[in-house]
Amino acid sequence: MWYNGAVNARSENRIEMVLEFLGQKGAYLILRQLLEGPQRFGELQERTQLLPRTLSLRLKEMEAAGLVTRHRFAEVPPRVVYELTPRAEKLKPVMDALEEWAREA
Amino acid sequence: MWYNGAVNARSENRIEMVLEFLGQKGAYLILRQLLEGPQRFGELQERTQLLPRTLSLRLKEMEAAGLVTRHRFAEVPPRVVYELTPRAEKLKPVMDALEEWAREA
DNA sequence: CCGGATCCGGCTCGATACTG
DNA sequence: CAGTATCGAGCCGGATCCGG
Repeated sequence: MWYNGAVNARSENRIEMVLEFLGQKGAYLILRQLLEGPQRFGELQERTQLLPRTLSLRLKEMEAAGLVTRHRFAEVPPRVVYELTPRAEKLKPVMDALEEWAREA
Repeated sequence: MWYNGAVNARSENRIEMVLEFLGQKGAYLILRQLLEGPQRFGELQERTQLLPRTLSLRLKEMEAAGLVTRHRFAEVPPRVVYELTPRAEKLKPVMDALEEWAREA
């Protein structure tokens, strides 16, 4: 994603690409949810209240960006678990700081 | 802005609104520029390479959000200087941290 | 010099189906 | 369960022209 391609080719440097991604619908919500631990598609859907389409799009982008890994289990019914990469988890303190800023004053 | 209204009414909480704003074209660039100190419209325009329209929109949004103050001088030719509010300057460490994250690995 | 007004193409999102 | 397909609406940004 912000290694090889771009979210939508508007931004040319990494920070702008990250911000552009996080500015999209649901991106922050999904990130926050997954920071609590690995979760299934359905769990994410009901907790974020996102349409499957939107959730699917964001997850795919995050996977391409190296922020999440997707684990597919060949069961019936099928089970898919999404988990943040170590790189993505390093975002936690930054997000905490940003939230703190947003909260105060 | 993210006190009373919304950027475009898509997000309902503050952090999402901030991220939604920062994800827009030029927002981060303008913020970075103004962190260097107060600047005129024309200066911002040539340094960010944004269309006047886009720059004007972002600045207005930032003003409404309490991130910048606008100083108008009744001269000929007119001079307008934009300056970050203390609240906006508190974003610097957060942005630094985010940039650092984006830079590494 | 500092923008505002307008027009318009494209992308994003929402809603509603529909499958492996 | 975990998505994809399709359609349509609406906003965003680019370009150009105009005004105080």
